[in-house]
Amino acid sequence: MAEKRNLLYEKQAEIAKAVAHPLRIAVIEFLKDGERCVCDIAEHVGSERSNVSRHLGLMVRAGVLSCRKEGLKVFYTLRTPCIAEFLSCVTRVLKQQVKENEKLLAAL
Amino acid sequence: MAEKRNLLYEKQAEIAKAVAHPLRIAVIEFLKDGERCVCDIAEHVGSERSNVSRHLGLMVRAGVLSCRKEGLKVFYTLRTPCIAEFLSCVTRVLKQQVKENEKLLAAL
DNA sequence: CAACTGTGTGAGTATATTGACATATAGTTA
DNA sequence: TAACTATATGTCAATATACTCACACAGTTG
Repeated sequence: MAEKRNLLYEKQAEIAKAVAHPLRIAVIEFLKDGERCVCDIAEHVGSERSNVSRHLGLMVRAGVLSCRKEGLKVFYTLRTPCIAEFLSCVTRVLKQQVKENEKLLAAL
Repeated sequence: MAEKRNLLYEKQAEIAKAVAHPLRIAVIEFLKDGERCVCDIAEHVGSERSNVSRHLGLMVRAGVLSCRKEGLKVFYTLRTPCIAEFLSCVTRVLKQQVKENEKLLAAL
């Protein structure tokens, strides 16, 4: 029973980890508008193609992205809209933090 | 402009990272029912108290948890319900993955 | 073949995780 | 009050994982 739960937690952590990196978040934001090739993604986030390709592969393996080959290019896209949703959740947490900091500041 | 965006992505990544660990997910699930002391949390997740304490501290710094001292004990709790939502999103992605795997299996 | 796109590899650096132990603080008891 | 116990956190070293860059390689197109 506990074993099963741990397996679940590991899977969940894997997915969360696939999102937990600035560059990968930038990619996810970029892909909200639709599919993009590695080339465009690399230019947009301002990093080496080989590096970006690794991050993309990681997210595909985690089930966050899917890809489609067409000629020379490989187009990546968000696998489900849920991905964009959990960025919204994270942003909500962040906003709450800022709000509390403002309260603290006002009390000084 | 790009600088500001990167700062945002880093902050978001920090929060996502704070969730992206099996033990920490176990803790978050446990705290859904209400606040708990380190002692109880450590027993529930089956790990050393010092280790659990470190993970808890990390989550507090990331803004995911908050804590309250009472006598000998320190009680931790989810800072906002958004955290639980984030996990729900992750779980939805996981379910989608399983569904697609089933389709694949059926096609064999 | 030459140009282009994407992926794989290896080394170097940085960050995360853990266990064992020490420390700090709060309560309890003699 | 002093000694003792319980709870939580901090520190250190060892290990593992993650990240990036530079370059080599593979596949596709003209």
